Amino acid sequence: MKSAQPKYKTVEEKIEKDIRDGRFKSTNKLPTEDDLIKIFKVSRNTIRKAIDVLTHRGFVIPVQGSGMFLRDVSSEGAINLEDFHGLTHMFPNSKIETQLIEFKESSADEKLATIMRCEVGSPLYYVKRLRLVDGLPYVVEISYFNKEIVPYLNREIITTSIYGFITSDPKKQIGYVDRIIRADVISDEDAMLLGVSKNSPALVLENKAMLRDGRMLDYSLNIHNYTTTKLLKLSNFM
Amino acid sequence: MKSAQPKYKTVEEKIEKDIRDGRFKSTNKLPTEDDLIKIFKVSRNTIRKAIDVLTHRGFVIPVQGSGMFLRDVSSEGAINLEDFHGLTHMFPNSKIETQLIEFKESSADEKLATIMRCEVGSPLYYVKRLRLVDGLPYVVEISYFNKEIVPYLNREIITTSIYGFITSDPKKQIGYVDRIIRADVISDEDAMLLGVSKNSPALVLENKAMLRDGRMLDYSLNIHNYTTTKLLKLSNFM
DNA sequence: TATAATTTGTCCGTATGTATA
DNA sequence: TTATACATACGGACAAATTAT
Repeated sequence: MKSAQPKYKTVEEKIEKDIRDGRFKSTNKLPTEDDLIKIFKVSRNTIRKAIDVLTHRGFVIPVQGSGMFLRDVSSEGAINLEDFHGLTHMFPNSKIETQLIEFKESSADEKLATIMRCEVGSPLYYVKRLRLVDGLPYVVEISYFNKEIVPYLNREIITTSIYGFITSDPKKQIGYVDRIIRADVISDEDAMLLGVSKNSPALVLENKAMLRDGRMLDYSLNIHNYTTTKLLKLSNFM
Repeated sequence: MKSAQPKYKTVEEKIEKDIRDGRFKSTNKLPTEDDLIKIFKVSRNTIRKAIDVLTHRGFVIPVQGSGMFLRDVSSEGAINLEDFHGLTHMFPNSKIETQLIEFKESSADEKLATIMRCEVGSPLYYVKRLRLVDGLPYVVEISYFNKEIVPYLNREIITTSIYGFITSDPKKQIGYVDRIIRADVISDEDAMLLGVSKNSPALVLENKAMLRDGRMLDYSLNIHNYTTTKLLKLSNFM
């Protein structure tokens, strides 16, 4: 492929856009594979690869012998876990603000060293931020970055886009992310930051972002207001 | 295919078993695609399809030019959302018990009719159960079944396996499931059932199970003890 | 540092099976 | 029963990233 991105990706994006634009609303189905082959002038495998991705992301449900149906996701504002790539991506039409609560250099204690698979005493950055969507407190983010991987951070970077800064280095592409989802009692400080009452529940995400070479980039905790944040997990059985 | 299941599924299951048995621990990698082609005597596409599934389920991370690495999932007892198919499947080595709390015939009010996409007044079954793992309360399950789809239920079925009973009918296979994940304040009754203190947080799953023909089989709420249940979401970036 | 070998990623074409309408 | 439409499977070719030479 000489083009910037693979063909199936182009097909996927076009079909996604057509779905979002309501272009298949009358039938509630996609065109058939054979039609899509003619429309995009690519092979059946390429169409199927694009559909596979859209299926995993929750847009369509292919039914053998029948067609590829639109999946009506009445998400009610819930965040699709398959499309969880940062606040700006999740709220493209909202104003995202970041308040820096704490920023310091630190080092790994025994617990953090185990989690981050580094030596005890390894230098780390500690960052605590409050992120607001359209002026309302949305999530408290506590992050630990391995200084061997991220040798430099400053306030400017932290309040704009840490990940954008780091991954601008082609050697520091994110390979995969593990997320643990749980409920907890919110701390008094976080309750104040999010504007909820003391001892409220919180929806907590514990994230480990791994680079393509297997090293852990960061470990972070996202503490959400339980009344506003809901997650959506779409599963297919076939 | 004349065999009971497709080839890629057989390949997938064998590789999963080998991973679980620690057979690739020394290298931390799977055999190469070419090796697997020779081992299983199937085409490259079939190997790649099996690997695709294993990748989505979080077992492996394929890296172009390098190999297919085992993903070390330090799950810490968290439940992988990709493998969320009922308690007996999730805890194969534990004793699962079910206490029936309430069982009655009911009908859809306006809210339920909207959720379940049925007429107001449609007949429903209402089931509330407490499920225990190895003798300890694990989850409170509240379910609404559409009586048009599930015309008959009894105490015997409810305390063993509702889904097993329903899906024994080949016309009632589950097509897909939508899950909303959120935190909430636990109700007093559920706190008592789960043995946690009043006003504790709860990790709540709201599920909609759809049949392959698009009808909604059931709507259910799973209320989990927040200290014992954690969910795991594995994402790949490529 | 440059080149070659290795290994996964993309893409094509074809044939046949299986579920649905 | 027939036609339609997605599912499985095979084989081949070349691209791109990584690793070894």
